Amino acid sequence: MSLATISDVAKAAGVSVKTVSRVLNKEPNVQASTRDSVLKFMRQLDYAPFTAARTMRTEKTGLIGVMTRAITSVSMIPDRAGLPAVNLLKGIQTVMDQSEMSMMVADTGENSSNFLKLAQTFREHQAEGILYVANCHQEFDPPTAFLDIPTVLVNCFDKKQKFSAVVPDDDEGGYLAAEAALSKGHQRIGLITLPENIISSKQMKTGYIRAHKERGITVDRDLISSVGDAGDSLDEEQQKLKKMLQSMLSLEKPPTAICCGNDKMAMNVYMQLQKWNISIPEQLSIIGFDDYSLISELLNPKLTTVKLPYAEIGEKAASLLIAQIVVAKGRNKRAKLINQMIGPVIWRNSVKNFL
Amino acid sequence: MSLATISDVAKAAGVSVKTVSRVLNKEPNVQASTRDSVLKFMRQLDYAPFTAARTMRTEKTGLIGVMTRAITSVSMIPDRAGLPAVNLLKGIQTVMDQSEMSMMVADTGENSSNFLKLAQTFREHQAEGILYVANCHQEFDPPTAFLDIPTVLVNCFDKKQKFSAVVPDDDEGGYLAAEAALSKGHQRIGLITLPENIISSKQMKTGYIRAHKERGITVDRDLISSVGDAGDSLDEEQQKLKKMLQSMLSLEKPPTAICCGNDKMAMNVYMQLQKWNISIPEQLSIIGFDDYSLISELLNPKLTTVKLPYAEIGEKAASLLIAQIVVAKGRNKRAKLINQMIGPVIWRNSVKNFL
DNA sequence: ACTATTTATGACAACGTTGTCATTAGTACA
DNA sequence: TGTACTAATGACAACGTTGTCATAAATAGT
Repeated sequence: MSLATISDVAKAAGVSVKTVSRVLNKEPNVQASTRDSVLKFMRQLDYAPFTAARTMRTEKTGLIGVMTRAITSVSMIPDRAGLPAVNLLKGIQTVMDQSEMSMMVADTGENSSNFLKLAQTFREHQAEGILYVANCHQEFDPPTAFLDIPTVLVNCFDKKQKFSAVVPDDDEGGYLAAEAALSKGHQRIGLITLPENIISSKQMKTGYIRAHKERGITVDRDLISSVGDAGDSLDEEQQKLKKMLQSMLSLEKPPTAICCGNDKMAMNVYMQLQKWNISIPEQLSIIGFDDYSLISELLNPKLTTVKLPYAEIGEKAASLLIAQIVVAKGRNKRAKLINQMIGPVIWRNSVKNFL
Repeated sequence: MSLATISDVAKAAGVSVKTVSRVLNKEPNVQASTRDSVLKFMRQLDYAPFTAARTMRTEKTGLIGVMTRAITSVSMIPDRAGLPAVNLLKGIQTVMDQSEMSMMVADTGENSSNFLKLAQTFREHQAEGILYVANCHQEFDPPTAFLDIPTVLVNCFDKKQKFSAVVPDDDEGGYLAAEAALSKGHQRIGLITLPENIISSKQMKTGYIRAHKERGITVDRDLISSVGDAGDSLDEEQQKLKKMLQSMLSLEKPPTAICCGNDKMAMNVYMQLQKWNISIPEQLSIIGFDDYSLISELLNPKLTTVKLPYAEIGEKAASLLIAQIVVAKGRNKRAKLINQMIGPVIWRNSVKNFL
């Protein structure tokens, strides 16, 4: 039982509680001999500071609230980008460790509307900051209550840019994906994105087009497409993908490479091509998006893909939050900005070199 | 700013702080009219209780410490069973929500020895209980410090059974996997487990043998094997698997079905068989282990596999912990026991029916 | 109508820690 | 030797809440 308090230690060491407190907080102006003695008795009594009491005076808890859907969504297969999102948590965890902060993790579950309830919990526990982690790149406008507490958005952004945010740079990602093929001499490159209404799809397309323009290669609209709707089942999705591939490959000038909206889709494409006995990369090159290693490393041939640096995004977001918390003490204001991160391309064996 | 305190509310409502406290804690003996008035002013002042202060009196924090490696290990591909382990967290999350408890999640990272430091953090924050979540079924003996706080082991167990634990029933799992084939008329069934030194491998083998004995079918040792060592790279592992399959399939009486140590291995087997143009399930049936849906649903044909009910295991563990916390208040003792959970078999399309 | 019980409320202390201020002793400078 | 400063320590209040006890008012039982 953790019964020893600061005053137990003080009594044992024959000093005042305040002196023990000073030792605890590494304050100056404590004689070395006193400090040593106090530390000795702390160990002896197996003393542990009592955060709650400390919090009452200092308003500091060392707690960061992390709001996410990544955990719940892990097993939901139709979920578009949910799986790698756990890596965001990994990045966050890393920074928290270094900053001696603890994470309170709350999952919003299926209906993301209970984040209000969660925010309330965080508030009651006096979380010093909040990270809102979306499970796929999207817009998200937090309720104004969030403005009271330093908050950083991860994998999402708010329209009014009242909050700092860290998101993947899907535009640059689309550029890199296209360049991965272009730089190896491909001239006709297909793009199959996730559903069109998803942000990453739009941005990837823009980047893909930009890459073509930069090289003076005309973009053929027949080579750009998207697959799946929110309501589609897995089978429907696969059927649609099949048709799409069929029509793309039966074009007069079929593509020699295809960029996929994510690695999971790339896996589906692999499956389909295997059925048709089309060999990768000899007959068709495939470029993924995510670098979800379970897929990219296990597919045969291994998948060349644009890395979505989730861990790094998480780290960046956590660092920003910590910085904000420090600044908040001084009541300074700070420019909110959206940080974008992407890449690099992870070269494996699914892209043929024509040069 | 969360400035309103209980006494602000009291002042506004013209009652004593204690009365407000009573309303807050839903204590009896408060007049309905008083209660309503107090609640009104609470809302008006946007009052939120201050957990730290409450904790000082009650020693209750509503905090559960969750120690895990699941987050860090998510992206490490050679990690044997790390991926589905996030589902354990999902189950835990569900129960925590219902019990109005909040999770403090701490990742032990690569070197699992810093759980001592984490335990200290939990102690300082007065976590009411600890869940230690291992990322694969294994033995784990927590330091004695854990005995001070209600603790439940998840996906692992301690030798001396001082702690309650919830683990997968890999023995029964091996039984179910074998039965999945046996019940469809298969007579010669291969078993390729994960490395032999892993608990699940030993147990699966036992269950596999038991299933054969129950049906009076002799077990052929040539059909039992394992793949991979701790130090193996992914490529080495795949090479070994290839050789193993080769020798198994070139037996005088080759197997008609193969049970795999997990779904990831099943995926590797699929890849290999595709190269050899051996069709599943017509020429060879495959049974997985885990039901890691990203794999089992996406493979073609979809994988029949023994479900490892991670979410349910997490739920069970969390429920046990909550129960222990309640009991701990009464200082009662409680039998510690190991709970085992498994299954069911998820039937998909990778097993041929000979009947 | 007088006690015994219940109901509704409040006054006050206590939880463990740190911030503020006071005190003492020691040191530097004239 | 006195004055001004610094270093080392302690006494005490305060943080927001709830537990304990006291009190007043209402109700029930004779």
